Amino acid sequence: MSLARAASARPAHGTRERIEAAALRLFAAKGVAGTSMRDIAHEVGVTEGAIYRHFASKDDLARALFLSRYGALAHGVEAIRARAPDFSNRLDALVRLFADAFDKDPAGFAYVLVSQHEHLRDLPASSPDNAVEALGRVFADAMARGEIPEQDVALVTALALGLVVQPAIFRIYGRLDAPPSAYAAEIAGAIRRAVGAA
Amino acid sequence: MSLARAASARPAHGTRERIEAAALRLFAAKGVAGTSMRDIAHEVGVTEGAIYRHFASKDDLARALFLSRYGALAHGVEAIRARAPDFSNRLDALVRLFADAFDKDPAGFAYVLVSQHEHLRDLPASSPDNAVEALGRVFADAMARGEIPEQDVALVTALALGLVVQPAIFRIYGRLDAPPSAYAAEIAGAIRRAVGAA
DNA sequence: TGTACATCAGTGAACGCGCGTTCACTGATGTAC
DNA sequence: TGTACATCAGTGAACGCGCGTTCACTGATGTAC
Repeated sequence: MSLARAASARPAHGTRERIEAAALRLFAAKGVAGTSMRDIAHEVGVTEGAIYRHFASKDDLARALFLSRYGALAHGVEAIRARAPDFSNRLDALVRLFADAFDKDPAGFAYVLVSQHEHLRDLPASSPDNAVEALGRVFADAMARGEIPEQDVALVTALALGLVVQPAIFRIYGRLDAPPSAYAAEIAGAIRRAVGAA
Repeated sequence: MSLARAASARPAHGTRERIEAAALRLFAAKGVAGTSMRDIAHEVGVTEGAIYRHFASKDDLARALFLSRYGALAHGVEAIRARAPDFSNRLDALVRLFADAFDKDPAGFAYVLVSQHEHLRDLPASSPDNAVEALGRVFADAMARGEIPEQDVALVTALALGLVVQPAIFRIYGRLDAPPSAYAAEIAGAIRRAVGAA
């Protein structure tokens, strides 16, 4: 389809957005190192130089994509923590948050999963953009209020995250017939039982 | 340390093993695409050409490393399924299997986690080397015998795998103070409750 | 309304570099007689 | 035990290719007067 674009320069509004979408898809499928700027430019239907009008470097592009998606999750977790009154309500909302994020943008979700370790090195634990830390606070709150038994916060965060993330991975690689949102109730129930919620 | 090796050719037994160890470590830390054959050769203290005495290509090296580790896990799962009499015994043994694999070879475990999607494409579900399929059979068995409630096999496999894998990921990235083996009892308990085992 | 100019978002060709891989070679070791 | 030869596991230099990035340029659009 992009071949249909004519040869001469023309504005073509939304190029930045199309670069982001193509890069996200390719990064998620083949990894950042496995994707070239030529791949991205070709997919969008522009030359490589055009990408550098919008992003300073390949690294800048990869980081911007990661932070926008991961940061949105972190803010979502904090918003739920501010809004929902107790652990049970928060948990349902959190599972929905992740499931919706997956439904709306599977490539973005896959990219965050695949590239998290590359980027999280530079993201301090205290950052408002740190979704895992935010999730940990939800469980710390629940213990402080006696809603779940006292236990290692990091471990319980890992267990809950694993229950949300692994079904998404199975879905991405075709092992599940439906997206995580179809299993939201089962997943929330599994977390409740795993962490010992009343 | 590898700089201490002299310049002239000499047998230096165990070169293949040292190539595997260095490649595994680098692949796990930086990804296959992010690691060059020069990186590996330099780490081992040989020239790049020497690697090609043992492996036909970079891809061959990456695949051999993956299959040996992943295949060992698959065989371990099948061995437990053949040996342990019921779900409860199998589950404890499975958690120990994964925890021990992590303890003995964290880089190998991390590499399997990171690169699984690259290689699993070529590995048919029916292969005796497919660990996820083998794990699925354990849960199918448990349902057939009424040891856990009837539910979606793929989903329950994902949930259990998530409970095992996510603590390992947290450990690799410094979020947990101890390796998964220290939490084996907690993890097995969480799986039992999550899947609804008696 | 028309003209002059600045800016923006593209093109397309080129750059140097690091990549995976190859190859002629060498010296140490194992084997046959 | 000694000699001739095959094989094995290295070296080190080189290869062509694809990579990220740069740059002079162009045409369309927005702005000032």
